Amino acid sequence: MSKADTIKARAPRGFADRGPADLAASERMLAKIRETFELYGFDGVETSFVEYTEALGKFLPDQDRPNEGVFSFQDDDEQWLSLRYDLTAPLARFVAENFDALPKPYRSYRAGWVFRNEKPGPGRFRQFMQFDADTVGSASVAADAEMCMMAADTLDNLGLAGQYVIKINNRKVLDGVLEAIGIAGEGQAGQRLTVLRAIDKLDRLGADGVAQLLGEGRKDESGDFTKGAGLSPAATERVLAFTQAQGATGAETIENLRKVVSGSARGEEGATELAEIAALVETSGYADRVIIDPSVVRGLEYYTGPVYEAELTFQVQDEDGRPVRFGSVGGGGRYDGLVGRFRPEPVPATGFSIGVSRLFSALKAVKSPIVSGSEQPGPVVVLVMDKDQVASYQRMVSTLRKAGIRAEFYLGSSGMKAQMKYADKRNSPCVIIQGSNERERGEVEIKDLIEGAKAAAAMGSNAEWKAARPAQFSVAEDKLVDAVRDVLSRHFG
RNA sequence: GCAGCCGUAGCUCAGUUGGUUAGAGCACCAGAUUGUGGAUCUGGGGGUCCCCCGUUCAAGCCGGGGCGGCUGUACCA
Repeated sequence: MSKADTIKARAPRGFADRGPADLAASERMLAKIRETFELYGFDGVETSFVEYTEALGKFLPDQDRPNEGVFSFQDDDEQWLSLRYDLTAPLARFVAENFDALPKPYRSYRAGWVFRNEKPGPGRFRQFMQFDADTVGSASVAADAEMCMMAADTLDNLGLAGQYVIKINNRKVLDGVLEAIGIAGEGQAGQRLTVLRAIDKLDRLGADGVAQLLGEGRKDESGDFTKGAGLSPAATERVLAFTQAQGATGAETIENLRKVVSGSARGEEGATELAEIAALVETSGYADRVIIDPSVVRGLEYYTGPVYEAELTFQVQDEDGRPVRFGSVGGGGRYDGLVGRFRPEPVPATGFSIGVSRLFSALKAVKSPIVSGSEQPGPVVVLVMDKDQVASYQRMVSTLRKAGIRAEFYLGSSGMKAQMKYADKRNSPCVIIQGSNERERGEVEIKDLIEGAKAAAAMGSNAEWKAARPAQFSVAEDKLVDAVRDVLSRHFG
């Protein structure tokens, strides 16, 4: 094929490949999370990647693309299907479908890939993994409090103790504020959403930026203008007061919130729920890590009560020295309406999702031992010295494999030097060499590549390096397994 | 989507007022060493200078359009 006809090999933007080191590291991390979730009594359950589009949201497909932000396609019966964009909506479908058979409350967890057709960026992918736990069928705030405590325990178990905070708020309190400024009406849903999104940007834009978005609008640094919610200065002031209601203690925060929502029954209900959660958190000894923060709103519209967010508090810098913001590595909340869409009766539910990919990046950035532990050693490589002896090399490899040792013989077509380079690149602990000399003596040469590399540092010329044959020794062929085990135990215990 | 910046080898980049055959470092392959991974030296492969149109005797360089990337912003149910 001529060069002009070849296809450019590239992963679609926002999608990433993962190598052996990352795979092993994320396995370790997932195991820690799973351990914690199971300790809390959650059972694993997995749902499919693809759902009927209507099951994922309240939308119905209308055009070629039913919904921006979701990867969708049409089945041969013309029904619209979508790749799941989170694990919560599919779980709601699963619970509704198997409702009669499941114990209530139903407590389950799952890890899996989710897909969003959005603009990717650093730490933002179009395919990423979430680890999710939900309690379906309990309206008790104890279920919400438990989610927050489990989030804290999970991060502790990942070695992040003292480096995060779990923030809680309540949508009902926010509803109370919106009522108070007079935009709770039917026709004002759009405006409410704009207010919600503006508050969500508090950590990034600061109070001034949010005030602009609540009012007329805001111009960003590239000169682009974003239209605001159009609130009056007094209303803007009241919303900001709500986001800044956090006091020195939880009790103080709740007092402040009660003032902001006074007169709204729903707002006061929300404040009471927060007080109950705070009490549970306090008695369980999590009050230092799980705190009430009125600035947390979360973007998803389906939340109906308590919402929570896990945020890392440390800062790291990228290779250019710029600070990296990880922001939220997990979040969740109460979604009492989601399962009910499939059933005649309402079903209360609450859940928490960890953004696995983002948390993984964060753990790597702080060089956590869970993700930066040494890469798995490569296989023992049996060199092919004589092509007509492949059967005997195959036999050695089988012997090693039967002893539980990762091994392979060289399947390429290059000479010995290239085979050594191959073994080096494979991260092999040692190579097995048997040419005619060794074969006549019934022996094999074993070269310890790790030890050899150390010895190399001390040598100057290549002639010296070759003559010394560092870390290389000969054993009888039937002692192959024992000798390789010696080398392995020397380096990996 | 909107705005700003950018696009030369696998990677990071240089390339003069527009001027002959477009370069470097790293990486890769080979040889020095016909049986030894490092280091050193020597050589080699690799380019639609993002694409198209235009200006010009002449375009990697200038102009227009398109595509792609990065950053900000919006969206993220």
